[in-house]
Amino acid sequence: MIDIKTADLELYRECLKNRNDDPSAVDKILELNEERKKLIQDVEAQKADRNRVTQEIAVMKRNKEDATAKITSMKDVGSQIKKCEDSLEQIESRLSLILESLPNFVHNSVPVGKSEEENVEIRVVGEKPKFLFEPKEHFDLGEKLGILDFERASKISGSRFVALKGMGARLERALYNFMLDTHTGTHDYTETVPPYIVNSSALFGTGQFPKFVDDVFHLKDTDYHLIPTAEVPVTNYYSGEILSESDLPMAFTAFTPCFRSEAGSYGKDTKGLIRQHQFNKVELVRFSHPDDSYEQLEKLTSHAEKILNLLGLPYRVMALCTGDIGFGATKTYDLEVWLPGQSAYREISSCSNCEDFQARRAGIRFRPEGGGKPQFVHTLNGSGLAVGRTMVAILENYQNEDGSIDIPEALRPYFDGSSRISN
RNA sequence: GGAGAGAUGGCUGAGUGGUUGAAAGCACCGGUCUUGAAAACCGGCAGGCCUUCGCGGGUCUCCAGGGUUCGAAUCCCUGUCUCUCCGCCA
Repeated sequence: MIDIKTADLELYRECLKNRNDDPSAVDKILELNEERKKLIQDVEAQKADRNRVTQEIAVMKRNKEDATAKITSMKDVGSQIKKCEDSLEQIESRLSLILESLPNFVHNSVPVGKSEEENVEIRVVGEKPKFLFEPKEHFDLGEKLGILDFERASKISGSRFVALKGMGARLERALYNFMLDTHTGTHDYTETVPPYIVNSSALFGTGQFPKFVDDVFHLKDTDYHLIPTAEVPVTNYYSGEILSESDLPMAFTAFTPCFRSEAGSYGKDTKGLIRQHQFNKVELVRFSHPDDSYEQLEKLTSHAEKILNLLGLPYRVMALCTGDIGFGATKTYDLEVWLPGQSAYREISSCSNCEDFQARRAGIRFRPEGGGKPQFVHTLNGSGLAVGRTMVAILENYQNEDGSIDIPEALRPYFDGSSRISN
């Protein structure tokens, strides 16, 4: 949530335009805020009056004087104040309704653009594999090897689900263990296992609610919701808390399933593992001092990249443009892995700085060293990586003409040293 | 699922209708003392909002939301969470 008190609203108007949002929201905000201030002044003047008389009554009572006259004169004041408060409340809820659904600023380094077409390629890493045959897509490979089973999964759940079997399940497990080991070992993240079901205030904190309710699975008649990403429980871990400045930066990694309704994505990526209702992801979350959150973003991104490097997967780093960047982020790098079967780069990780947008919503602050007012931390998150899509990348990049899959060097310790998946 | 207890500032913890935004301790900050540090002593130290060029002033906040009252941390109702015991269960 932006802070209307200190924010540069003219700049924000520009941001909204660049995000393909309606900049006139700013005018509505300003208007409602004026109304709000007026009502506050009115209500508070009345309360100040009431408090003064109430004190006088208290003093008289203590001195055993008769205060009946004063008490009688105050009879109606309460309900009068209540009436004013009600109209104030109405204005305030209208204002928050708008504010809570407005996206974050964008950092000035973010390229201006309408859609993903205008994302900017920052660097390309690794060699695309050369094949002497027509490379297949991962679902053909996986089904033939008997390690991916979409049909049976749809029988027990529906579309956009998969069952992994045998070496498929083993590969999944190898991948997330490898990722967790790398992040906790060489990148110094603290591993956590958070709840996979969260309440609505957590989802509000990270910005999914209220705007993106329909993307989340809800448990009927409860305030329980399946996490769409570990970012939600892990970022909200410190909600409502005041941390010590010396604790920053903090880094957490979590392996969790993610659940997404994929509302509005009918017809997109209907085949294969790319877009599922349930997928596993190793998430990276950092809590940063405001002064160095952009360095933290580079660091976080490099940690996600490291996994691709170690797995020998070719990829490119994209800076998302203003029209494609997420709701809560001021700056985002997408890592796109090369998929020979599709002959395309596909997103496998998204690394974002949210600055204080989430911290403000979730109430995550730190107390500056040497005292002073608590300040909001900056929060960052990124996938390190999406496990299912990593499996896609491995199947497609490491395929052989006979349909077998070579196991990347770095993963072999997780396969008792074996080097190939075949029938 | 049943019974009971509880939720107060960064932390621990007093406070059961009226100068209580809240005792005390710890932590933290400043000072005295000291060659330096520690200890001791003195002082300071919650957050949001409105207002003010500033000093300051006002208002709200003792889990959340309602209610009673001239006045609520304190009384009543509802909800959430935590703890203890019983049941059940992995």
